[in-house]
Amino acid sequence: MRRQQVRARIADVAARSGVSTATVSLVLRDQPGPSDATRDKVRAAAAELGYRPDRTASLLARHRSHLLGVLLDVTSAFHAELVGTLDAAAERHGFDLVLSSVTPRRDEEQAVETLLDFRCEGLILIGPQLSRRQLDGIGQRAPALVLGRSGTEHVPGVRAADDLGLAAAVEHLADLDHRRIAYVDGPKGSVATARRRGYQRAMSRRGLAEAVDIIAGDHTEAGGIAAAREVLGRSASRRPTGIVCFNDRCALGLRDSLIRSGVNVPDQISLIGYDDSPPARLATVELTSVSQNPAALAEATVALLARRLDGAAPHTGSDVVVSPALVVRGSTAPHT
Amino acid sequence: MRRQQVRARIADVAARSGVSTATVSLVLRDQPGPSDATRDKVRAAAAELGYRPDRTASLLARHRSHLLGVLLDVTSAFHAELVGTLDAAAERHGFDLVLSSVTPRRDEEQAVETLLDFRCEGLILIGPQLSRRQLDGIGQRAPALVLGRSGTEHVPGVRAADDLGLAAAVEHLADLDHRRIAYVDGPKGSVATARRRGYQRAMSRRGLAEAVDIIAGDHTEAGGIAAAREVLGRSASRRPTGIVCFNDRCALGLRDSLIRSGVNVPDQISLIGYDDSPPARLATVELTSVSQNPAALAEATVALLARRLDGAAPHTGSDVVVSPALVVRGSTAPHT
DNA sequence: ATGAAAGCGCTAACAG
DNA sequence: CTGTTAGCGCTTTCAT
Repeated sequence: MRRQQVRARIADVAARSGVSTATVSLVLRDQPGPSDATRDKVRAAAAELGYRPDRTASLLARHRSHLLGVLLDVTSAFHAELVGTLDAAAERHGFDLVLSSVTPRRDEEQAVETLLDFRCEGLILIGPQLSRRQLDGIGQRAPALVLGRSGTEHVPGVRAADDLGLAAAVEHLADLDHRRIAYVDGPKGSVATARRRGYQRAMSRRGLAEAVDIIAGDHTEAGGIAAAREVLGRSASRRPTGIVCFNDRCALGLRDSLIRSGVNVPDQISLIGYDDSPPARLATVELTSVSQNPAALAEATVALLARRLDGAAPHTGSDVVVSPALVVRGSTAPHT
Repeated sequence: MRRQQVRARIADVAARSGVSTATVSLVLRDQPGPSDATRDKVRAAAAELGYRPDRTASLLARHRSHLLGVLLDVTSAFHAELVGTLDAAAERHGFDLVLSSVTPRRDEEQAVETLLDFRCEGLILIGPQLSRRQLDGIGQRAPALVLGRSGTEHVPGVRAADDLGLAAAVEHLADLDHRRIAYVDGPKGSVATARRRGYQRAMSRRGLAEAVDIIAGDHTEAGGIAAAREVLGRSASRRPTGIVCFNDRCALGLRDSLIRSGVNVPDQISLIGYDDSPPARLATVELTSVSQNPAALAEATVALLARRLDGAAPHTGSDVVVSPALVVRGSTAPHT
């Protein structure tokens, strides 16, 4: 009935090309040894048989899998974007990726176990919620890296420079002649601290230290809505003309509240978010935002991990920090 | 320096518990044979050694991997949601998931190859762009299923009933006393056709056949913006009081244009999207939408595939169709 | 109920 | 340059 689909094995290729399996193995992995004539024969035979190496067996035999495990939260658009760029970077360095996502039934530690079961040589943990202790535990089992947050003793971190990102946003508004530039703060945490610091420093640098205006917010739309209430409650002379938010979600909540109240963005208030998330790019939204530069983050991550797997000493101490980039869209305009 | 982290092997467990590796293997897989006393000994030893079976070796030895390969586009929020529910369903049926995403450098066919290299027993292809021929090609290599679109000869499809979904949206508006209910159409294709048919039928069923009002649109925000222009250009008596859109993105574009023009949603116009996507759920948006019922889709998919892998004849012919569900939020209100 | 031994398909070390 | 021979860690007959 259903013909058993039998994959060709390396022995079949060997038989067909009249050489040994060892030779076939070498040819197929582009290892030095076999002569060009032999290579041609083997490759032809492999092609005719539609041979594909069994990664399982190969993996068992050598001890390298050339596999990098990626822990992510598949529901995060930012993680999704990173996976795309990680994949490209991994390929460039000769690695493949296995993905394992946190899901409602599978927490981060379980997802990491799955990755380890696949014999990944190294782990890339994207913005995990794991404690520093858990992180270190994982780092002792396999070479690992955290992406998007600070590292620990055994697990180096690769992240964007949040202070520089916020500074770039402030600079942009200042260049557009805004002076009353407010910052809507995020939740407690090191990320928010860095961004706030970036805001304060940039304001000082532009001679706007007096105008520093930090409004309580959050990382969700709700934070933006609350901030809008605060802003709308102020007299015209105290109302900021430019606002930078902790992140895009917050900015989007703020934007929506402003528009509903008849305040035009960007004519009356210029707005900048953070993360350059897909909703920020919507044609109807066009939110100026700061990109964490996923491509650069991914490349730095894979390069670091690859170097370590090739025998380099583990990178320890400080994080690898990548510069963020301002993406200017339609939500910012010159102050008139 | 760095102590080589050696995983315990099955032989270590065997030695420690004083039995053979064969017995350990049986115990650890809960196979009949060993006595309870032996089971206890073995399990204790395994626990003490922190033994974890090497899936690679095990996979090589038996010919079942208990692995289901999932092809997805990690940038799609809908796919992301499905992965979560698929994972739960797979676990319930005793399978694990390997994820492989299309990325800028890896097209769908390559992603499928990766999955096959991992020796997945079955494939779940989420809304692929593959042609029917490609799909059938894959289906002949391994048991496969498409999720979210119609199947082909060798690859059954599991999808939501789009006509019913749109009908539910219309019914909801009709229940709220709306009579001028418009539908903003999507791009060409079977999905749009089904939704449009659902709209027309539901309108007829509610005695609103005369009021059928199909506005050209698209699956992007741009389509919604165009539709808004059309609607705003009409006289008050011809303007719909309720609008259902092909999808959420289209609805969000429409919503944004309406609000900018001072039309209140839902007070003046009620709005319904389709897909129940994350942006629809935003606190500032609260878009009533039709959910494709990811949990039901996932369960149906895994159940079908599991049955087939356990030897059942391949399900052929028609697709498995799951009922969608209306999610009522704040963008719909009674017609006054 | 348990153990010995033969693979699964591939790679690595060593001969030739 | 190429072939032979052992394994990798686990599962599975087949004995006992």
